[in-house]
Amino acid sequence: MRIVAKNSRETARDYALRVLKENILSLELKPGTAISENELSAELKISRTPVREAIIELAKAYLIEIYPQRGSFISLIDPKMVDEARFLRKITDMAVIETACDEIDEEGIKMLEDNVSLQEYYLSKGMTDKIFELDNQFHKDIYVVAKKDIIYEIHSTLMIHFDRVRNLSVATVKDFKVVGDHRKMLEAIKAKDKKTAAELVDKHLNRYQIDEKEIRSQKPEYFKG
Amino acid sequence: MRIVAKNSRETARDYALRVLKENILSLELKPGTAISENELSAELKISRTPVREAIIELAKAYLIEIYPQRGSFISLIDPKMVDEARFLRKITDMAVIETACDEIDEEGIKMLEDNVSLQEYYLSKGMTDKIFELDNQFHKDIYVVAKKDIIYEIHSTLMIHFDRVRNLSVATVKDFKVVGDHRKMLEAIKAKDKKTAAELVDKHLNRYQIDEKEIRSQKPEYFKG
DNA sequence: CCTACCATACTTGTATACAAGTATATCACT
DNA sequence: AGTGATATACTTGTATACAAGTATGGTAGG
Repeated sequence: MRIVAKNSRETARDYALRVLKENILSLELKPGTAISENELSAELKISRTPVREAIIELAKAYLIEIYPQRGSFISLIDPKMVDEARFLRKITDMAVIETACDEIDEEGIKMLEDNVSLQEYYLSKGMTDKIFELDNQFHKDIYVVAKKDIIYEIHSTLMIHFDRVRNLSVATVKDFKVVGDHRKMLEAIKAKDKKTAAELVDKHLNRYQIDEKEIRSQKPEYFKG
Repeated sequence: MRIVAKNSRETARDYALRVLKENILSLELKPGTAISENELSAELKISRTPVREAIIELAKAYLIEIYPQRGSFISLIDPKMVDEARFLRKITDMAVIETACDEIDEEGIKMLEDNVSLQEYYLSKGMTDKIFELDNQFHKDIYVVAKKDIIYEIHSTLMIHFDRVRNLSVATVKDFKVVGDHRKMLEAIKAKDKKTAAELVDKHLNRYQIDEKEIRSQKPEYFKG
């Protein structure tokens, strides 16, 4: 478990939540691992209460399973869960980018343009590690343009199911065709071309098609069922 | 605030959550009302801890706003929030019913058929109050058939935003055309006719089109902005 | 009368104590 | 050796105590 320092502004609960999310997403906390409220509170140097509140929240997103009086465990990778997260992401991203085509304005174009330009810059300089967070921000910005930012927030925790499997995939998409995808999406939005925009999202998400059987054969103990 | 008895099986936290949800949905707890962890724990005859945990969960769904050291309040009706919930429900319901057309089997048909038949029975007998929960169950069953029940769970709390506005609407849909809608949806699913099924969902949800201006003029103090 | 201060009674955030249930290891007995 | 009872050390669920910040109302002073 990777422990980072507590930000002085955030509450103890938010701190515990942040640390847990990061470790689950990065698979530093392996699926199936037992986590104890007491142990974690000692590691984070905060009391059980905020730790417990964070664990409960993650249990609501099915990322942790709580068995009363027995223990809490990082959820095993559940193919059904991953599939539902993927499904939800796809249909929502597609509908939202269509709405963004209707709602886009000068300010929105500038926001998206600045982001994509920066991605292209980093790509040209080979600083590909910078692109990861810009990628996430780009998708979030599209939700903001479409005035659907609450939906983004609500779904973000759930998408960890999808993203941690991507992280587990040996052949992570490293060719950064994604930057080209983002440029095309932006141009489609600017042209208010809903159909093309939605198709681009569909194609984009298909890049992250994962080979469950392959991953499962390598780490069967991470999987449910 | 309407207090019901605690089910002996449920935990104190689930109890608090259930009571709060019901009261928010029914508008027994009016938007803007202050709720105190201490006061509520006294009313429910449980301690602050489970009450607090329930409040935190509802705050994550934007149904309660917590202002540290100042108080917690039932969220005002936020048109943007309602719009996002409505948007999410529409796109998800449409995509899920299409998936249901692919995944439907004998067992699923029986489940849906039993439900709709019962709705039709109650309608013919004028026992319309029974239809409300069958309606909810029907929609949930479609998610189950499509193997998307987690998405239903995740979204259910969020849909309270949408549903409480419906409850506030003076002209609640009482004509129960909805039963006919359900029958048509079932037939479309049985025929694996995705296009028709999705169109029916779209039309169905449009029945609940609410006149925000009308409601706002009657209860302006319930609204945000 | 008006203003500034301050005690007070709230609020939520965090820490800790206790309750109740579970798994395990040990030890006695067959 | 094998089996079963039991003590023990965990677990999460709940209750309570304390910390820190905020709003309010009363009061003293101008």
